[in-house]
Amino acid sequence: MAKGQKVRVESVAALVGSRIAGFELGILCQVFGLDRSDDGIPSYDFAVCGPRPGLTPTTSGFAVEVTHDLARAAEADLVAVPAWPDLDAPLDPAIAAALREAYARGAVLLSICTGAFALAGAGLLDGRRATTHWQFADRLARRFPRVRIERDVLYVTDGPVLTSAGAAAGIDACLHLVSRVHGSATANALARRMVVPAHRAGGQAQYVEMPLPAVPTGEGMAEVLDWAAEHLDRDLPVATLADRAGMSVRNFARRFRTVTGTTPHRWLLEQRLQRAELLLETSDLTVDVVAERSGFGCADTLRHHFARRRGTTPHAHRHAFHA
DNA sequence: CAGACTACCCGCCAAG
DNA sequence: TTCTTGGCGGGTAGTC
Repeated sequence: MAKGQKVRVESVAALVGSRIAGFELGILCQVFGLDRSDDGIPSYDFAVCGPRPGLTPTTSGFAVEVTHDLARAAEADLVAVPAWPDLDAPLDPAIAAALREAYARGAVLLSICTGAFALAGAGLLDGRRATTHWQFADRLARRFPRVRIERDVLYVTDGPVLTSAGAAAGIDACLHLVSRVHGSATANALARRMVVPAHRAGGQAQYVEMPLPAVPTGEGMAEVLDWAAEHLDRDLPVATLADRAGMSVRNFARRFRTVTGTTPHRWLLEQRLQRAELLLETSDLTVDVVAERSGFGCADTLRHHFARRRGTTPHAHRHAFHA
């Protein structure tokens, strides 16, 4: 899943083991398993598969009927592993083979929470950057020393492999994936339908910093962020933002980091990139005008940041995602 | 793509 | 004493 390139995902397989984590599987069902074509959101050919189809217990006392076997995973465009039950047991060779076959065929692989243990067990995370639930990161590191584990992120993409942190971070990862497949306008529409924020904490698309345990946001800070997001086309030096928040520049920068996990300038840049992406996808404005309206003075600057943060060009993004 | 100019931002330290 | 705030220096990154 190269940065900025459009990814093709039509069939989706959720791969489960001997016990199912209801919430994590539910995330995949919400994102990929519902028909939302009435909202213009694409549908997927979605199935739950595992090594032994049939009634499979969840970790919450009820059971789920798994309808497909591993062949379904081997042929899907996206194979998603929603948490994994056996963190220390060796991975079932049949599951490892199905995952590797999907990978070799060019499928996208996604893990939520401890699902990373299955991908790692299949050897697909060797040498790759990856993440998992913070509680299990050390365990993953011990069992699979070749995995380059990123802590304090919501999700990580490395090539065609997308791993996400605990539980709800899977939603962020799925929305990111949808934006790579269908563009951010579709991902935003889906986020609205699911009533979740489209982008958490102003992180970068492929490397989102963990929003620190919600520090009770200084009222002033939240207002300034909202105001800035509505005036991205203006010049917004940090001094102006600090002034609106009634703080010194130094203190504003410090508080900004504890609240958002990033710096004012980087946050602004990401907001502006997202605005530019949306304008490119949903309008026919010239790249110059898009640059102006999203707060990049000129098209050159927009191109510069598109290349740096998205690995592509504004024109290519429009070509891939324009309705 | 290079180069000059500017803004950012983070460690450090002092003051409240 | 500990915690928060604010100013400064200067390496880094953005802008044109």
